Amino acid sequence: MGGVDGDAGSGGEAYSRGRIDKRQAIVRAAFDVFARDGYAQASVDAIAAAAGVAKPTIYNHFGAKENLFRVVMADVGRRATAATLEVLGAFPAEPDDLRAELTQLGRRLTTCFADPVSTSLRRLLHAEIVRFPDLLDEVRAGAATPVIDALAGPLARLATAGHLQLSDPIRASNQFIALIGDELPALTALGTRPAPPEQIDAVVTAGVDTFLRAFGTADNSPALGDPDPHAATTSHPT
Amino acid sequence: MGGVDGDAGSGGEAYSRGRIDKRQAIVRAAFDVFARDGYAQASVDAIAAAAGVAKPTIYNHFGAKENLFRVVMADVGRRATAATLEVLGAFPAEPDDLRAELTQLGRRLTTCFADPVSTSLRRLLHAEIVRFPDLLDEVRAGAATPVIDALAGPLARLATAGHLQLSDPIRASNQFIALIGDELPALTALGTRPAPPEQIDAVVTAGVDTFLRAFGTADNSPALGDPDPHAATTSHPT
Amino acid sequence: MGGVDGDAGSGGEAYSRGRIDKRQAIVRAAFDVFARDGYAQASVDAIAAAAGVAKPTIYNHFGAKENLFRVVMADVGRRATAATLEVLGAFPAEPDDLRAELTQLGRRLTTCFADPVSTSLRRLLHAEIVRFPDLLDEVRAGAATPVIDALAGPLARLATAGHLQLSDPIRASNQFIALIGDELPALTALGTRPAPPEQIDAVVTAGVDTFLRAFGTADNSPALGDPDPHAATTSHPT
Amino acid sequence: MGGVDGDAGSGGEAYSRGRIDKRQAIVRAAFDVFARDGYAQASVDAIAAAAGVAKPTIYNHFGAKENLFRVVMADVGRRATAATLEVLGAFPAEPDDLRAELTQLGRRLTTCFADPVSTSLRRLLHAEIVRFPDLLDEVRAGAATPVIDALAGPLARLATAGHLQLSDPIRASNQFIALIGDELPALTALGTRPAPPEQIDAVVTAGVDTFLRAFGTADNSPALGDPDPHAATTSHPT
DNA sequence: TATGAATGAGTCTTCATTCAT
DNA sequence: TATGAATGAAGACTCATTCAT
Repeated sequence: MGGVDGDAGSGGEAYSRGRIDKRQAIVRAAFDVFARDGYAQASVDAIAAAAGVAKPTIYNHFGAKENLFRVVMADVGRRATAATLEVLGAFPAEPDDLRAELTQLGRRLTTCFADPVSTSLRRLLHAEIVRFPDLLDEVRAGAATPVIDALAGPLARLATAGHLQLSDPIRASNQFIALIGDELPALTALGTRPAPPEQIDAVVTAGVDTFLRAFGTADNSPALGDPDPHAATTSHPT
Repeated sequence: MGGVDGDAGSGGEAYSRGRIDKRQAIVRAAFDVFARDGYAQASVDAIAAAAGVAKPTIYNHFGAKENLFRVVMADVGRRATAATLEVLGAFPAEPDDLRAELTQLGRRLTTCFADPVSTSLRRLLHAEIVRFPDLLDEVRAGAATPVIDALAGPLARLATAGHLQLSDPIRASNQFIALIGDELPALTALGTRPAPPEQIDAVVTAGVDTFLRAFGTADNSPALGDPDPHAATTSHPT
Repeated sequence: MGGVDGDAGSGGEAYSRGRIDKRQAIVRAAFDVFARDGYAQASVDAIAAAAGVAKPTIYNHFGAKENLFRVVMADVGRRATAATLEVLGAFPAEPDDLRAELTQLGRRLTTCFADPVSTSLRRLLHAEIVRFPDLLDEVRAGAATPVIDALAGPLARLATAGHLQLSDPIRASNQFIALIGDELPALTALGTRPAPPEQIDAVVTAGVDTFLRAFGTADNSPALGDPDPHAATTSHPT
Repeated sequence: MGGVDGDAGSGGEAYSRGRIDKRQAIVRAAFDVFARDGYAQASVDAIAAAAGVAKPTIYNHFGAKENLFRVVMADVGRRATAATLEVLGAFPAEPDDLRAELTQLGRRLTTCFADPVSTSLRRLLHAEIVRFPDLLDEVRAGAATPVIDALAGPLARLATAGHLQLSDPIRASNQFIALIGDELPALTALGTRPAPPEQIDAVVTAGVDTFLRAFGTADNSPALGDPDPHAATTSHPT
């Protein structure tokens, strides 16, 4: 829903309008069904029905269920990454209030991570990594790594500007993501339940606080004790 | 329910013995097959073959595939948690060198998290959470929450003793786990590939360092810049 | 229908009565369906229905349609050969009236060759030789060659006894078969229509006459011109 | 009906030319595919691909697969018959050396019968006779019967001229064909393997010898025992 | 309890055929 | 006429589950 798809680029030659529409419809429907039922349990029949096409049309376009799955995953991976990168792109170069900006960034990122598309993608990836070992690279090439890198840039800039004290921006980027996002799976039941926003907020706030305690400078300080005691009990990854 | 624990050793050779050992053999074999093929694709035939029993025997014991799956997941969850709690139990009450002890703890925990049993469990959980929503609670009741709690205890004690400066031990516990473990899925291809130990070590060391920068006191300080520059490239969760 | 099957031998170990019965039923039914529809068009569903079993039972027994086909063909080949060999075995060692005996042999052989089982087998063999190149050897090992050999023996004996004048019994055996049987496919529409017995008789009589004109001795002579002029128009191989 | 003949050359490269050549291309390609895969297994897709046309083009021309098959079979039947009749037409009216001429005729006929086009035609006929009972008449009308007749003419003339001693030329014609050709299927694996020319030669020589022993006169006699002992083992029809 | 055998339901895939251009 | 695209029907094969022993 991030409005990412304009670039197309996946197609090949000059399809007729109708054809490309059906292809799109199939891919969208397939993702829904895969997300709901899992790869193995998702029947091509169900996908065809959901897409409003006849079953052979799917085979005309994708050849086999496996292939369709790969296309769907790559497509969704691209969309999820694009949404996340958009969020990161909005991070200001010269933040007035670093704590506030980082907190807002964290909120937005967790929203991305908790998005149904993202969580379904993650679930399918976990579920099918054994059957499709190469899928991870395909999807991640356009998913996780770029995100880390895209955050490392601003962090490095902030360090150079004296607003942060860190020597390895990539590592810090990973740690920021970890601090604000690691509890998400537990909070959202692996993405199947919407988490109470206050709980997510609490995690993000606490994560940013810890991050700044570790890497902040005099600029961004208060940090008087822990910023707040809204407990929002949590648990570990699953 | 037959009391599966302690010995760990996920192996899969010497099944069969007295009488209820047959039930054991089925559960062990079933986990292997589920881990390899996923729930839907795992055929009861394959499980029976792997367990060295006839198919109806499985139905005599468990009634239905779904049931068997629940038993298996609960069993494995229990085993995984037990191993992790054992590691946490070994954390000394009065550590001489806090940084060193936390680092060792981190190493041991990542070893637990990267264990084939743990990662398979996590994959299956992600894969089947939609079909078995209650599974999460069942497994987590005996998995994640206790782990976080078991780590919060010592942290609180350390805070009381003045070795750490933190107000919410549960949160800190979660953050410690996040800092040392969040990159694991990326490093191990969701648990399908063994990660180079140096890379894991680097992540753990950096995680502990950040943790101490945020929560440490004069006791445990060096923190001279970043502890080390062994890059160990990383990426984000998936 | 020649009553050949007692020897079994195809089975393997100790099947229960019911199992072997079902297996037999499947093989019989499969042959009927294959003969009617051809290999490709014969649906396993149809075979299952004809055999009165469920489809998976067929797969339990034979694993795959292809396998079932091979078993069926081997089975039918065996039966057809056995029937033919029985006919040949009945040929008297010391025939009183050689012409009469050869004619009777010819009639019986043509009956064998025109038998529905034989003709269906032949049709299926022709139809599927490209897809199953090895089938020919399997079936023929127990079909054509032994028949030629079984006829060559008596012919050689007759030659030794001075009743025939020939030097290559195998060749003569082939030629006898050719003379009495080569027109059968044309007369029976490749085995799909019963040929008028008089026509077959005429072919056999003429074939035996030619055979004796070529290889006979004074013993068996009349051969006054052609034995009869009942034209029975014929045609060549198809 | 487009007038297919003479040039033979079943090849399949240089299709395409003016306009109706597309129809030709389809027919040629269809035969190749039918011959390879059988009627049922030959997909219209494969035929279209082999012919270099789009699938609907086939339907524009022939309406249905069944129809295409009939056209192809009639076409091939015509070509095969034409080739055989050409051989028979070359038989001299007044042979100098009857044995030699018959032998040469036999060789040429067996070459015709063993031709890939002929054997494929025969296989398809056997395979589909049940589904297309009328096909036999269609194809044979222009195939077998004329051949027998075309041979019966010269034989009758030879009898009249005193070079042969026979009263039923049609029957003799059939028997000649049987004697030289009946072993072909066995020797060529139903036309799927090229038979060693020596073996075919041996069969033809022996067949002609037997034919002349039965119907020859003093003219063509030697027939000293069997003409040669090059064993060339053989077997019976399939 | 343990098993060999059997089955109804469902899955992926292919095919002959048609429509709109 | 020629074709890209779409489809209803059907086929091989698998699976979770149940009898009868």
